[in-house]
Amino acid sequence: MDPKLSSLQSKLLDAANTLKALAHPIRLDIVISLENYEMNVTSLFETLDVPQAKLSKHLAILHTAQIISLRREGRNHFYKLKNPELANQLTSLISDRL
Amino acid sequence: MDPKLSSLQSKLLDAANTLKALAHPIRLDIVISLENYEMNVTSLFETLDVPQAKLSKHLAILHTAQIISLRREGRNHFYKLKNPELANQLTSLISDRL
DNA sequence: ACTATATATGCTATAATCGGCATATATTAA
DNA sequence: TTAATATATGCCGATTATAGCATATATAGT
Repeated sequence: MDPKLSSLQSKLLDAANTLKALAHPIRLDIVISLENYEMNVTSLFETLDVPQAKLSKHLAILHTAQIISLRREGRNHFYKLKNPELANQLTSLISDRL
Repeated sequence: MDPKLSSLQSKLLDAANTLKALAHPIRLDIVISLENYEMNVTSLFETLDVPQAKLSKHLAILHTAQIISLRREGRNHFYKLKNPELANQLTSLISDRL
């Protein structure tokens, strides 16, 4: 929010922050898991084999970065990709390493 | 190189490292600048308005991550994208923030 | 109200990232 | 060989990221 930042610079910052949110193996695994379905935390927990607190924190990071959205239903929290194309775009971006 | 890592996990790690290398505004600016042409460090320096040492370090990060390649010609170091589609893929990935 | 279940948050220690400044290395020119 | 140019590296301090563990919150069931 520094007014001295040019529009380009602030866009680069935003983009870098988005990428930073994706740049973690667990978070990539989450995004890939959400490619087709929304999932609640317990399902993700069982799928990914990651301690629950850790998973929650990574979900929070993706959510804050607006990469996933949350739908609460009772005590379940269902997450899904905000942009369903993201998983594909990601895959094509890093295809050689995936 | 931990043998206990599954193949998927090591791929996720690689992919995350690639993304991490991209996840910085200066490095994104470099990648975008290299979209069409190779450039030497001085040209980048003038284009990007970033202190030389800082630029060198960011170039080293992109180079280590195998995102850019280096061609030395005398005292000039020319960098270019290893995968010329990268800039486009990046743009489509983060289009809403760019 | 009490318990169990689902999920999130706080604390702390460690590690990774980044910037600035100085300096080193390599190449070319004089 | 000395100087200038192009680029890279080392060190340091400040900030940020991450994991583990414990605990909190919210909801549902009894």
